[in-house]
Amino acid sequence: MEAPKKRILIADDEPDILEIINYNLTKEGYEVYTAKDGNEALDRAKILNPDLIILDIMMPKKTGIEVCNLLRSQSLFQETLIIFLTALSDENSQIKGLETGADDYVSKPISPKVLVSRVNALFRRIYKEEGKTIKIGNVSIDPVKFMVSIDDKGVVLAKKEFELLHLLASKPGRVFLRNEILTQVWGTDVIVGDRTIDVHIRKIRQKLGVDCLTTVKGVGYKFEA
Amino acid sequence: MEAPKKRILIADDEPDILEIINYNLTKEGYEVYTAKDGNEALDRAKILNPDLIILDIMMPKKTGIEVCNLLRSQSLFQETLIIFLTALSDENSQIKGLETGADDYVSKPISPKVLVSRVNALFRRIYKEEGKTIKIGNVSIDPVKFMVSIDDKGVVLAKKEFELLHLLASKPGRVFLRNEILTQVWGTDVIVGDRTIDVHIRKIRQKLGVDCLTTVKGVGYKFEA
DNA sequence: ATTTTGTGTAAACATAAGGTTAACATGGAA
DNA sequence: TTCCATGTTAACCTTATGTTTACACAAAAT
Repeated sequence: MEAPKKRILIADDEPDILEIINYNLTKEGYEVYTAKDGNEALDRAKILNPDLIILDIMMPKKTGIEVCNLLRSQSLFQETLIIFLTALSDENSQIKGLETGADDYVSKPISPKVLVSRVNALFRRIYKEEGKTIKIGNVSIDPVKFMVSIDDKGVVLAKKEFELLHLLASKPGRVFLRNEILTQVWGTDVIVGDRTIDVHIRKIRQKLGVDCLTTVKGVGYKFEA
Repeated sequence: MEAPKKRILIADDEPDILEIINYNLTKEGYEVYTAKDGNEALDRAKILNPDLIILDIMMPKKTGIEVCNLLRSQSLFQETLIIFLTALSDENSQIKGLETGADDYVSKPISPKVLVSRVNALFRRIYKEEGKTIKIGNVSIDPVKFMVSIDDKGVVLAKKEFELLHLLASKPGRVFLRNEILTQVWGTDVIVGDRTIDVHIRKIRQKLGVDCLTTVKGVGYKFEA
């Protein structure tokens, strides 16, 4: 399966910087979006639900720190990676930035290549399991071969079914909200009916024959042994 | 509950640096160990199995890069956090360091405070999921997995029941007024009858089998061990 | 080019879990 | 005792999810 591209939102008021970062990250295979001030960053973040947000600290409307605080106070953005970008290279700003809940802090002048390396390093750490075979109980899921086995007996799943199962199994026990599932598997722009997820869940349950997908009514689904 | 201390191994050939970093990280609550060259770093890593290894790049016996590569080739150290420390501040070294599989790269001269912030940021990211779990006595509440356990035995709660318990347990000992509970769990716009809360409380008490929800007559409810 | 097959989505309906209510019980304080 | 807040129970209603069927569409096979 083609790994879904990671979404990155960059917020900076200098168009030049936006452009050069955008260029370099896009070249690296990321899906890049931009915002030119704090408010726009917040608005776009809510709609895009990016995997990483790069925030300039000195921005009009709202500073990067303010944006970061607002994002971190919402449960949807608890796990979103955040990198601060800034001209302030003094020690205290950096410490303050990291303590606000950012994952990295890069000082200007920015080397695009270094920034890309740091972005890669963050994603490598978080999504380390991707591409690896997931084994839980007697179920094993190989995202490379696009195959699922139960007790070493192969089961064939369709693409969407596989993606859905793979998502749920990537964090066993964790509940995925219907919304999360939609954005992760279907993407942000696609709109599908209410029953679509259920239908796929049903098909997976049917094909696997093992009861490992648990419904948490009113919340979502989770994978359990 | 106290989290077990995180173990950090620092490798550098300059005793001064070892000492100052050791001092600052220990003060922050980490369990710190040191090594004075590449080989010693490898040996101690195998015995200590630290959560984080801070490696100077220019070291006798083996460079930090070599040590990193050797560690990453062993399955035991796939997940270990690694930070490079170096006097080389040029772009290419940094990129190379990050691509070797390190999680961060800090240039000398090192500000101990900044290093501590970065260490904290890494741990915060990796261990955040565990931080969300509330543990009081033998009851643990995991909002991510949407699960409640008593003495490690899972208990299944319905959505409203879970939300109610989670609210009360979020501030153990504190009394929540009925009004507070209504607005927090049901929202401001919903209007429900008098007995609704009681019924849910009852169900929780029944399912948990442990007496941890105390009634404060005329006031509200609280969670107590 | 045409047929076949498999996949993804929508729509309609069924079902059961969850949530609420109402009626009554209990128990302590004035 | 009497009152009032909460406990208890079971019936009831609501709603999220399960299930099935049908259809559109694209890829593969003919």
